Amino acid sequence: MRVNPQDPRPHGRAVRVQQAVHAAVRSLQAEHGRQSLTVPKIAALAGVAPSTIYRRWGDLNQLLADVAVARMRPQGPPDTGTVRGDLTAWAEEYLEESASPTGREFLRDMVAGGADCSSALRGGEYARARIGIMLERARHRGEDVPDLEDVIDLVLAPIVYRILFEPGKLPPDAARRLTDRLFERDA
Amino acid sequence: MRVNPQDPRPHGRAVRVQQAVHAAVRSLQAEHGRQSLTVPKIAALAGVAPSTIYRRWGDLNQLLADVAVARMRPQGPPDTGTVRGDLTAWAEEYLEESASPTGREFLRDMVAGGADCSSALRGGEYARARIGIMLERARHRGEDVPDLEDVIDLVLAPIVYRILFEPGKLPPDAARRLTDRLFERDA
DNA sequence: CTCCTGTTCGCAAAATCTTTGCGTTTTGAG
DNA sequence: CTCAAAACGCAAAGATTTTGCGAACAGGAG
Repeated sequence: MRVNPQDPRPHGRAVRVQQAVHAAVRSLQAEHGRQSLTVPKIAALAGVAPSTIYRRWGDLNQLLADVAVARMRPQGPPDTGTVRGDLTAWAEEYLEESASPTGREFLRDMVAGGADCSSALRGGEYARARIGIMLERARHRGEDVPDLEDVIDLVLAPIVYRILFEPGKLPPDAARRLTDRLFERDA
Repeated sequence: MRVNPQDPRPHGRAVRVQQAVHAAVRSLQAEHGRQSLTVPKIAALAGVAPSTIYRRWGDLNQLLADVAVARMRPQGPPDTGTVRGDLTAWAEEYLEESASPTGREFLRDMVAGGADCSSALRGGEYARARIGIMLERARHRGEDVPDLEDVIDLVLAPIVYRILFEPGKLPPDAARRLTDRLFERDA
């Protein structure tokens, strides 16, 4: 569980601890379920003391929320040439990733983590930023782009709501259907 | 913490325990925050053994989810004479109740409770059923009513999403704006 | 380079919470 | 009424969470 020596980021102890703990969470979560996911086990695998995790993250929920948010960061939004294509591709990808039991757990963790909602807030910010990038790019191309708030209300919100509150009732073409609605309104 | 002797429901011990525990949760949750909300404290106030709570509900999250779902049951949907009026009134009421820190906690609890998502499922079912009642009533009056799925996607989902992921960014007229959009689409 | 200061961490004891076995009480059906 | 199944309380055992304290570390000033 050592950090990569060629990691370009500063080699602070704090960074090493965070990376080790995140990696341990992902490893344990993938191997066994979440039922048997406890702070002491994570600490043991990460090579840190349990008290370190408690002091840094507060409790298991907030740690899981932090991991879930970190997981949604890496990918950049798709670039198909048109807003409609971008948004459709993004919605399909987002739905496919989040509709799985694993993806649903991450959404749940983000919502459940922290009394100050900081994790859910950051998750919302990431999604909003990614949509904003697609819209801004299209705007620079001279396209007529839908409103950011409308994309959130008409596409993102229904996907998230149905994953959280009506799992299993998501038809496979839901992403396309929702995105289509966004554009038929503009016509 | 005694049960009402005129309660029409059967006087099972199971019922008394459930009522006492739910009442204890609500009381402690209102008085102190949720940080200091633990199973032993709830059990002590409810006059039951902690092991009873663990055996019946599993853990604190599932108990809180159960209380949150039970809380959303009582009120019947409004009846203003038109679908549009009903839906607008319901959306405004729902948003007002859920946008408060307390209401947000209940939504969070519902999502966070249980690995089998049963609480979130029941919560979704309740909301769906209440909307269905309003639509059905209007249909019997001969009105042209919107589709149930559209109401969920266009009104309920955005409200819930923004409460969970973007708290504080909810304009006071959000409920009306969302409901209006539902009907301007039909025109 | 050395020192200084605030922060983070590990350790281990203490406190608290969770699980489990077993006997008792309650429930609901026959 | 009688009986089998289920729910509960109690208490011990096990696991997790909290906390005090000393040591190690990062960042900056001398």
